[in-house]
Amino acid sequence: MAPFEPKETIFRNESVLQGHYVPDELVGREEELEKYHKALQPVMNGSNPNNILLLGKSGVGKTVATKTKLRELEKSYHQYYDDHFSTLFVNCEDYSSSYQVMIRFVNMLRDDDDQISTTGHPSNKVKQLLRDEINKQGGVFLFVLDEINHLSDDSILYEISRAKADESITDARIGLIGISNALDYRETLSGKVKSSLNERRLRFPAYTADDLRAVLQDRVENGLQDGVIDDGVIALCAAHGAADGGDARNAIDLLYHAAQIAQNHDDLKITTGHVDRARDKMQENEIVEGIQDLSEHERIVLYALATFEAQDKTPVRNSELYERYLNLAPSDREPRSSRRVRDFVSVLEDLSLVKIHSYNGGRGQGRWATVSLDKPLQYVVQGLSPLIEDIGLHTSIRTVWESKLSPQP
DNA sequence: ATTCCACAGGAATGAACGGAAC
DNA sequence: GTTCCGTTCATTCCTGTGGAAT
Repeated sequence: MAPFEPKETIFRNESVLQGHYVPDELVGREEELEKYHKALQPVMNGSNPNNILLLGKSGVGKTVATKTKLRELEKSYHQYYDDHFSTLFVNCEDYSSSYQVMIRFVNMLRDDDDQISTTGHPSNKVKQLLRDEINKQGGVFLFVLDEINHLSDDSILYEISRAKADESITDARIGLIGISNALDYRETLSGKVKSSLNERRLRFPAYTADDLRAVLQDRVENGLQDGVIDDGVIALCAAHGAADGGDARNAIDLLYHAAQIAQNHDDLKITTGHVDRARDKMQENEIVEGIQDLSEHERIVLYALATFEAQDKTPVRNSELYERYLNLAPSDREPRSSRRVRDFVSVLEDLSLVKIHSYNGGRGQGRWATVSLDKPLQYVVQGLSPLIEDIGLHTSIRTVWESKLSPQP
């Protein structure tokens, strides 16, 4: 093997193209940032912060806008005031109930050697602990709940908005910032939260292809060497991003993967061909990794559906799917009820692995749903391969299975 | 306008589990 | 040890529903 030596790289600063990077300036969101700025202004005036709800699909800059704006705010605040200021950022994908989020907040406000456990407490006690920590430190607290639509209950919203009004918080000013991918999030809230929240709403529209071109151009200038990118690459990534719902994260990711592929092949220029390959590879990874996170029975349901797909018998009715699921599930795995399997199918739909269609035959027929695979069969079979090796190969997918083992060039 | 169908999906309930509190 | 607490995953029961047929 050749010795290690420095290699020519097309990257200037690779991290600029990676997912966790927070740019100093958000391109193409001037109007939204202006509104955000105004909504945060009361903090600087010494009054109670507004509650703020940010709405917009994924990858439209809500989280990045929040991080940059709050960074700015904190800096300015300390120029004029010397009391406590903290922003507590929690992603509700990791902490999915109000209870867990509150415990997380308590622990963020406490020292490392004074943490409380994440289970076992009565919820009233957790509320009290949080109030105690807030009162102890005083000053300004901004609670940021990212992906707030993943929260299974909204009691924490009620707690925070009520704490602002009543006497339980004495020496502190608190505000709530919720970030939601679901545009109708407000409608899912309970009545008492809706009326007590009294929030400012900021809508972040999807990026257009033009916006995305500007975003990508900015990242390319900072992240890549001069002249390593072919004509049309940015436009192609922007077009894919716009078609995928105006998601800048996806567009940047696509460009980054294309750059990595070029780099790995010692190509000195990123071409649209690299973008195409990156897109295929990303789709494959997304499916295979998505399947890895499924529970065993969810995977058996998906397997059952894959066999129908291989036989060209999709869309298939839930009842038929359930029967095959029962046949495929090994007897020692205790098959679930049909009601439960309908829930599994709906999980698979949320992950965009399957599509559900509703039909109605009217009098004498009733109504029913059918399911079909929403991703290429070969990738799904690949993702399912550990399960298939475990519970056995269904004859319907033998061809797909064998071509997986000896892939055609 | 009413009837009728199959079943999607909501609601209630319970068991199992990890951890706190006594 | 026992009791309490919140969460997850499961079951059972059953109501609501869209639209063709009447």
